[in-house]
Parts: sequence; C-alpha cells; structure tokens
Amino acid sequence: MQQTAGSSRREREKLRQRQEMLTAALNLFSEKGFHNVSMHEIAERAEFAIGTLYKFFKNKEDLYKSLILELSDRFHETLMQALAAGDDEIEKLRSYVQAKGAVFKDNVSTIRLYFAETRGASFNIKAGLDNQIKQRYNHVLDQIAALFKSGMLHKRFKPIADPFHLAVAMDSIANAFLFQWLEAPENNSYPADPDVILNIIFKGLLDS
Amino acid sequence: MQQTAGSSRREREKLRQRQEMLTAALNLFSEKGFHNVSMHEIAERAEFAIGTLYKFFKNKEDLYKSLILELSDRFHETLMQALAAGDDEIEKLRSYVQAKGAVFKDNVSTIRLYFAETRGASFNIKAGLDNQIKQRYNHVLDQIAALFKSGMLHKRFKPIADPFHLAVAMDSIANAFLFQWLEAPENNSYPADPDVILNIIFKGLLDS
Amino acid sequence: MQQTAGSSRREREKLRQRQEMLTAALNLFSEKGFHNVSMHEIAERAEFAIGTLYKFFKNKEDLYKSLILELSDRFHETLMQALAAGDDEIEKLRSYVQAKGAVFKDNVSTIRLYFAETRGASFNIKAGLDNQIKQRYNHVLDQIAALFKSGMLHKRFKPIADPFHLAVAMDSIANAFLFQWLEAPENNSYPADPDVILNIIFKGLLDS
Amino acid sequence: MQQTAGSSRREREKLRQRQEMLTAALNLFSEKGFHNVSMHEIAERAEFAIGTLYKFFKNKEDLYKSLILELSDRFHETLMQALAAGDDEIEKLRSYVQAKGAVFKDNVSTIRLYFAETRGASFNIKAGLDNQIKQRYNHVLDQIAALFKSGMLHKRFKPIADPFHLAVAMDSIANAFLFQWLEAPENNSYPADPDVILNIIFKGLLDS
DNA sequence: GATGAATGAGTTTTCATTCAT
DNA sequence: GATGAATGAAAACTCATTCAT
Repeated sequence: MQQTAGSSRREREKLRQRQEMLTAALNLFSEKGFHNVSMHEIAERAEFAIGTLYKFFKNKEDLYKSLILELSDRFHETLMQALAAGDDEIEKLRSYVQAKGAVFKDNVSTIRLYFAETRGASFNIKAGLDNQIKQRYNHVLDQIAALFKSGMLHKRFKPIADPFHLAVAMDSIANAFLFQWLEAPENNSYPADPDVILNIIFKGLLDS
Repeated sequence: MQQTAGSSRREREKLRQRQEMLTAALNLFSEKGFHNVSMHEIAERAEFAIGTLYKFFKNKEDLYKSLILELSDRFHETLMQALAAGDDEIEKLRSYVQAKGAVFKDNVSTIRLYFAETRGASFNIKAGLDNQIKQRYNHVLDQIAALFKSGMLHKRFKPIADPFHLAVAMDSIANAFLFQWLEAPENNSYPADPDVILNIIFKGLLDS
Repeated sequence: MQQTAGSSRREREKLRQRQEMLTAALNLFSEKGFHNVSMHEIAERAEFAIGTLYKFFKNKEDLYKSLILELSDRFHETLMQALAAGDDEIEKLRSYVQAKGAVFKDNVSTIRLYFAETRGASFNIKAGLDNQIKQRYNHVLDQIAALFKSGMLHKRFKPIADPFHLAVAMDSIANAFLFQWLEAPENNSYPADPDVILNIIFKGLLDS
Repeated sequence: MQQTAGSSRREREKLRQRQEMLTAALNLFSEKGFHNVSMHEIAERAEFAIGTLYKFFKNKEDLYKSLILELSDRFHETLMQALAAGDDEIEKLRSYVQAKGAVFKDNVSTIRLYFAETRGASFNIKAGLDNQIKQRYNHVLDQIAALFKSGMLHKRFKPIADPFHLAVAMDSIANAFLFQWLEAPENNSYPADPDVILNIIFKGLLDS
C-alpha cells in the first residue's frame, strides 16, 4: 500500500513535470514555430535540465507530437460535449459553434499551433501524427453531420445538401471567421455571436 | 535587331533557369516544408551548382518569398479574371468557384505550399511577405463581397448576412471542400461540380 | 567547504580548457594569421569538438579578441612592474627594456600576433579592440615619458627632446631590435644586453 | 617596324591596364585588408571583367605580391635617391628622414599596406614575398649604416654604437613617429620637421 | 582576346542528442 | 535519477577560379 501510494505520488509528480514541459513547449512553438525553437530553450523555459527533457520525450518530434495530441484531446472533448448539449439539432449546433468560438478565444496561441497541424500546413512532422488528428476531427464532423441528417429526417431542415458537406461547410466558416477575428477583433462578430454563422448555413435550410 | 534578339535570348535563358530553380524549390518545399529542405538539395534537384542558386536568390528566404509571390501572382490573376466572367452575379460567383477548383486540381503541390502561407500557419518567414499575400487575398474577397452586395441591391439576393461575411464563408467552404477532396478524391463532388458550394450559400439567399 | 571546493574545481577545470583553446588559437593564428585559420582547425588542435569551442567563445572574432586582450593584459602588467623596479630613472628604464626583451624572447609566437595588432596592421577586427590595446600601450608610454621628464627635472637628463617623443623613440628602438633579433638571433645583442638601446638614447641625454 | 610599333603600343596599353588594376587593388586592400576584398570587387573597381583580371595575375596572391613589390620598388628608389643627396653624412641622413616623411604623407593608404608587410604583421602571404622586401629594406639600412660608419671614420660622429644598430634605431624612430602622426597629426612634429628625429640620434653622436 | 556565368570547396555557426558524473 | 558538458553532423552562404562563347 505504502509502495503503491508512494508510486502514485511519484506518478502525479511526473505528470506535473511533463505538463510543465509541454506548456513551455506550447508557448515557445506558438511564438516562434517548431523549427525556431531549440530543445535547450524549452528546457530552460520549463526550468529543467536538458537531460531531464529527454527522459520524458525521446526526441524533439516526439515532444511535438505529444503536445499536439494533448491539445487535440482537450479540444475534441470540449467540442463533443458542446455537441451533446441542447435540446434539438439547432441548439446543439449553436452550442458547438459557440463552444468553438470560446475555446478559440481562450487559447489563441494554442490554436495557432493546432491549425498549423490540422490545416495540413505543417510539413514538420512526418506523417502518423496527421492521422490521429484527422480521425478525431472527422469524428467531430461526423457528429455534426449526424445532426444535420437528423434534422432533415425530422423535417426540421430542408435537404438542400449532403449532411456531411454541410458539416464541413459550417465548420470551415467558423474557422474562417475565427481567423478573420484574429486579425481584426473589432470588426468581427463571430466568436461573440454564433448566429452569424448559423444564419448563413440555416437561412437555406429553414423554411422562410 | 541582331543585338536585341541576342540580348533577349540571354534574358529568356536566365528566366528559364530561374523558373527551373523555383520549380525545384516548389516541389521540395511542398514535399518537405521550408525548414526541411536545404539549399544544396534545391540546387541539386534543379541541376545547378549551389553558387549559381545564390546568383539568382540572395538567400534562402529570398528564394522562398520569390516563389510564394510568383504563385500568388498567378492565382490572383486567374481568380480575378474568373470573377469578371459571366453575365450576372450568380454566374460570376460560379465562375470563380469553378476556376478555383480547376486551379487547385492542376496545382496540388503548389497549393499546399500556398495555403501554408495564406492560412498563417507559417512562422518561417518574417512578416512582410504575409502582408502582400493577405492584401491580394483580401482584394479577391472584396470583389466577391461586391458581387453579393450588388446582388442584394438588385434584389436578386436576400440580405441574410453581411456581404463580406458571405464572401469569407463561400471561399472558406471552397477551401474546405478542396482539402476534403485532396484526401479522398472519389468521395467529393466539388472541384468537379461548383454547385455543391453555391447551393449551400445560395439556398438561403434566393427566393422562398 | 566541500561544496565550494567542488565548485572551484569545476571553475578551474573550465579555465584550463579555455586556456587550452586560447593556446591552440594563439599558435595557429601566429603561424598562419587570423583569416587562414578555421574554427575547425582550432578545435582540432585544442582537441575539443567544434561545438565545445563555441560554448566558450561566441564566434571567431570573440575568440580572437579574448586572446589579444589576454595577451595584452599579461604584457602590460609585466612591463608596468618592470617600470616600477629600480632606484632611479635610469634603473627603471633599463629594467623596462630588459623586461621587454625577456618577455619577447619567451613569447615569440605570442608577440608576433600581438604586434600584428598594436602595429595597426590588422584590418581583421572591427575597431574597439584596437582602442583598448592602444590605450594600454599609451599608458606604458606615458609612464616612460614621466621617467624622462622626472630625470630632466632633477637635472639628471639634458632636455634634448620632448619626453614623450623620447619614450616613443626608445620603445620603437627596442621593438626594431627585437625584430632584427628574431630574424638573426646570433647577430644581435639586444634582448641579452639592454644597454645597446640605452646607449643610443642616453648618450645624448647624459653629460659626457 | 609597323609590327613593333603596334606591339609596343599594345605593350603600353597593357601596362596602363595593369596599373589600373593594381591601383584599384591598392585602394581596396588598404581600405579593408587583403582577406576582406574579393577579386570581383577589384575587377569591378578597376572596370574590367573578372576574367581579364586573371589574364594579368594568375591568382589573388600573385596580384597582391605584384602590388607590394611595385610599391616597394617605388619607395626604395625614392629613399635611395634621398640618401645620395646632400654634401655630408648629416645632410644625407636628414635628406633621408625628410624624404621618408614626405613619402609617408603622400601615400598614407599605400603605406599602411606596406607596413603590414614589412612589419611582419602579415600572415596573408606565404613567404617568398617577405624575402624580396626584406632584402630591399636591408639594402637601405646598409646604406644608412654606411653613412654612420663613414661619419665615425671621419671623426664627425662619436662611436657610441654599432653603425647598423644606429641605422635600425633611426629608421624605427621615424616609423614610430609616423604612426604617432597618423593617429594624431596635430600633436606631432615629425613628418614636417626631420630634426626631431635627428636630435635624438645625434645629440649623443655629436660633440660635447 | 575579353567576358562573366557557372562552379564547388571551404567557412562559420547551430542544435539535437548522448552519457559520464 | 537528474544533470549539463561535450559532441559532431549538417546547414547557409562566400568567393577564388575556370572556360565556353
């Protein structure tokens, strides 16, 4: 028991250290990009010795992948929960769009890094990572598509387009608006008001 | 005349070499990313000595910027022309969406690199470049927004949303669909059929 | 105590390594000149990896400056001490000339490098260094001039020339004789016998 | 005849071109030092194609050596003539010291380069050059020494030191004063007034 | 004979990674 | 188990030199 308890405290301590390293890495990567950050820099920012960093991550790529995966995990969970909240399809979709905006606002630097990855703009990392991220992303899209489909089945939405296409469309508009907002926060209503997005997608879907 | 011809042959020869270098660089960058490609590699792929490469581009960043600017030029022109073709707003927008799909299909590797830049996912390059690209991109968006506005003024479209937002939305859907297509060409109708996109945007704009 | 000792051993070890690098650099520079010696060469001669060299000196110029400054320090101190030894002005000047000869004999390769710098023949290094060295050199000359002046005030020397000019003259003769000796040690009496120099300068100064 | 005339005009033209190249090189070398000047730079400054430069000098070192030798030639001649002018030993020596100052004043940039070589401060150039220069320099020193010797033989000078030593001493004082003047022209009497130097050397030699 | 485009060896410097303490 | 000194492969870039036109 003693042993187990000790070991689990150790475990917790380890996890905390790991988190500190990942946080340092996240901030640095999002400030300067993967290739412009050195392992020494990360170790220093996290206040660990370089050797200790390598005890936790077998190399720079591994550290990067772990980081991205962790972020992906967090966002995925938040978005999936949002998709579940609300009574009908419209409410759920609004909840999703709202949650996405909130997550974005609260994690700008994180997001920039995340998009670098999901947008396929990152050549840094040799495949493999891509796939896990994409699968999760597709999972979200599938959920959204399911809502559109359900809405159509229940005749709440007109069948104006393939549900999956609608999911992709709605999410891409959200992303695009978020980028717009990133550059000129004052001119953009989105992360504050989810209906800007819903309007565009729904005006056609709903009877008028 | 002789002289002029000779001189212009030289010029043309130079341009051809420059193109070869840019092409080699484009392919390598889009395969592996800016930081994972060395100048030696580019020189080798282009079949020139490293020194010759540096005669044409004063450093790696200059080469990269030249490349991106060149591509941006090409796409911008094509898209602007497409926006001008067609009798009414709808035709012009369809023409744009179609042209965008075609350009994308014909320049997949080019595009991947281009998106890395326009999507802001690149930390590689010190500002400056960003701005030129963004300006051009905004120019296109403004043109599209103008079409939506004009359509609304002429009562052809319902004023369901801010015209610029609609422009951003439409273009982001196109981009998103293109990425989908990139990953699974067989499952996606877009680059072939522009109406998939127009449907989503227009169903709300038109009638009912 | 233990701690302090350990830490100071580290320090000492570091200093020893630094010295080894500087020594390797000194020998190479004095053999072949700043521009004909590569950092790899220095690292190799000092039996360190190139990266280790850069841990100690942030770049080639820094290494060079450190080296010159270190040498300058050493010589300056020795010469200043020599100038203070002896009962009267003549003894002090003889002591200086003797010390200078001894230093030269013991540090031929060092000296060659040092002269390259003090003689202004070096375009290698961007200002700054020059100034520190020149200041120190002028400090020595001022001391020597003060001795001549004092000798004149006490009527021990005839006022045949400006004291500072005499200082410059005496030191330049010493340098010139040392160079002569460098090329043909057997034909030259100087570094062994300081009076060869004093004779020339003093025969006019002293009553005959 | 025709041929010869043509050829000799050719010859003269060639020499003029060579001079232009050497002049360009001299200015650049004395501004920035041997290693900080590229062959392209020299060609450009001289307004010739790089290939043409290589027609005249087989490589950079050859160009440098030619330049130094040419300068050495010129100075040597001037100084030797000065040594011959004047009725007695004192006049000849004064003439020499005066000529040296004048040459220096008129060719500051040239001189800087020349000293870099004669002072042994240049590691740039692999031996060989050194020797020719040194021989010429020693030739001058020998002439000066001969004057001191002659003066002693004729009882005009007291035999206070070895004549060659005196020659070295006098010349080194001249050099030293010239360097002092280079740095602060206003504080130094030498190149204007040769007697400052003669005073120091002669006060002991003459009378009293 | 002049030209200057092309070459590629060689230089400085960085940084991921290892391993003795 | 943590540390950080040491490593050296690899990158960007320069420039003396050659040679086809």
